[in-house]
Amino acid sequence: MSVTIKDIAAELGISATTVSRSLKDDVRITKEVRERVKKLARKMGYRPNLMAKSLVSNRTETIGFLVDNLSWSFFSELAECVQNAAEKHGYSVFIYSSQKNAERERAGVESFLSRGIDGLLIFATEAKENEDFYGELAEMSIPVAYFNHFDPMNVNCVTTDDYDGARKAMKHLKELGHRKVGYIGSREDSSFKRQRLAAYLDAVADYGWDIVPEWVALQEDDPLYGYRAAKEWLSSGGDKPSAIFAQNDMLAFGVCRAVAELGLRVPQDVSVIGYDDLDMCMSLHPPLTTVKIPLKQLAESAIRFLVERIGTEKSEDDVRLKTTFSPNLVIRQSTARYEG
Amino acid sequence: MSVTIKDIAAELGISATTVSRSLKDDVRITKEVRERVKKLARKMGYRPNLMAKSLVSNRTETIGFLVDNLSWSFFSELAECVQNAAEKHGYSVFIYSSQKNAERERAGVESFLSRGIDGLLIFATEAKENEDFYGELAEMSIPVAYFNHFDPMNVNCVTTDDYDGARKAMKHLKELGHRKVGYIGSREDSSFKRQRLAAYLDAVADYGWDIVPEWVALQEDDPLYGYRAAKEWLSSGGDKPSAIFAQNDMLAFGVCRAVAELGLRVPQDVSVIGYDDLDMCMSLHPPLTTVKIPLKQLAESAIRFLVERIGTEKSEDDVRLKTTFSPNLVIRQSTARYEG
DNA sequence: ATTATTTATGCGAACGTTCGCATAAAGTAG
DNA sequence: CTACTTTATGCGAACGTTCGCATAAATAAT
Repeated sequence: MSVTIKDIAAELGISATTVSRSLKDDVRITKEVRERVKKLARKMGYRPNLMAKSLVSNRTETIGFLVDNLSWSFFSELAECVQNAAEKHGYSVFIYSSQKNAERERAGVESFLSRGIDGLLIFATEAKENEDFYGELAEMSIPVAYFNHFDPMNVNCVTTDDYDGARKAMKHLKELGHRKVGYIGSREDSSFKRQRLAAYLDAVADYGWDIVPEWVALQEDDPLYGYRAAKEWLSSGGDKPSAIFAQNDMLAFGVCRAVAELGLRVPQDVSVIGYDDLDMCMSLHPPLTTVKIPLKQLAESAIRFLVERIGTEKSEDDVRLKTTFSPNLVIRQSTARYEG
Repeated sequence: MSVTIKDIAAELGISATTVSRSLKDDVRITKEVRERVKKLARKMGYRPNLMAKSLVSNRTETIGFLVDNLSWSFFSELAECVQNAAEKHGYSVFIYSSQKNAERERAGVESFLSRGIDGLLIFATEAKENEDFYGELAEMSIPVAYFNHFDPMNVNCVTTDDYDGARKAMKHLKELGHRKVGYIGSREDSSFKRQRLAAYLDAVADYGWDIVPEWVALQEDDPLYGYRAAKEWLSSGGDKPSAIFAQNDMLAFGVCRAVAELGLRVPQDVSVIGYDDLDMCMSLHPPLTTVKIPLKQLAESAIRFLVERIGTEKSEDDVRLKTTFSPNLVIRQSTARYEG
């Protein structure tokens, strides 16, 4: 099968220990021997067996990353950032997609744990039934960090201030003169949704915008619900919103589609704001005004935390991580002054 | 630290062997004992150590998946399919993003090999400098499959017939009366690009379309090059293409953006066809006509192959895998009859 | 020359499993 | 009641590393 340290040792007539030490450039071994070993190892195609190494060291140099659904751009962009950040510290990333399923979420974590990952990074479903599970996880010796806003829970979080981000979007609309603003989001309860919706509702109240209950559309999780909700609003006979704030960019794209299909234009007839700032925002028409989630910073911050915690004994006076970035509004071409 | 089989054995006053066997419901152990062991294991929070298991069994129940760039929708959608397919057979997937870098590609495979993955699934960069590397990989005892069209090489491939797919797109344009068709693709040389471009060039020749050398735009890999190329063509004073075939959907979105920015409409003024059929095609305006890559079938076929090969001794008369799916054109609303 | 110190290497256990083989206990046949 | 089979469990090695401790050889100090 594959070449082991023993094969090299046998070939050279030395002990496995010496080979092991030579390969990691241990000064106790003469330079001469070290070179010979490394040369032969290369020649024989030696590849260290990480499982054997892990068994004794209790380290895998791997971080488990649990996401909602890898096929969604937001998560895959984040995953790429996580992988890059981890790599800088010499860690690999094992990604698992829970598909927003609470049971799979637990199964994924179990799998990670069995694999002996050194740290855990979670974008949680926030399913009610998993709350105890998140709690148990926090008690474990392995470091865990969440990208969620788990305020009341005793867990480590790295997030953006979504209330602030959404508020910036609302302020932008106010400054453009909008007073008829709709909100499209997911029905599912999550910390993200709560913050973004709260900022919208507060803005409606604070700025004295028109209050139209139907202009808050919370639908099932479906890539097309932004499209459908916007189409309904805009094709109705009555009063129509002049601006629409979508809970994420994909929803906003759907809104843009609805606007275009009705022969209207973004932003002249309807302003649209998204949330996330996906890479493709720049490739679409019109380039979307959106709240930028700083994926790179989030990933690096979370990974740095995990890497620092890994290997340090867990103690009572460990500070809880609570890093919050303030997101920026990226103004592009999907928002314009309201001439009403 | 964590609970081991020995802890359970000690607690129950039996041997580790019996515990191990009880946990896998070995009939040699009395039902009574098995139950007691399983109950205690649950109570103690026992989690099997997959590294230890792998060391002896030489199996990790893991498949390594190497992609170009996980943050691109095409790859993340494919990755999700791969994970689902693998899971059906009890395998996990370790994803590594090479970022289209030949060196990282090799490093990724090395990392997989060190981790002892059971099978390897590769979306290769096709870098010239890695050709030897792909060859060596094929010689190894571990099963490997590619999503690339590696025709001349002695490797296992699961692909779609991209010539056929692109040809279907071209036929559609011809039937709509187009004669002025542009092609936008990546400059980088790859089997995918070659097939799609060849189908376009053949169509131009076979159908007697206008031959305008500038209408083949091969640019650097940049999410915005579809936009830029289309903008240049359409804003020039001279003859303009009535239809544009983009090598992938993201490029096609950029084309649509360029059309819209110039005050023109898709499909009334310019027809646009993409390739891939990303999920978001339905969320954008206009819903894109595109060639659908059957990701689910590709993933399932590749995984099935790997799973079957895993554990069977490699032999000379192993048939080489060469599965090719014929992709379908999905006609949506970005293509229309040419009234020229 | 003897002892102490340094330097270079090796032995053997350990990590948490699995698995072949042995053993002990119980059951069946003569 | 001996011999033979079946059933239930345990022993110990193995997987490929690493690491503490020992040993042997070489050098330095007395």
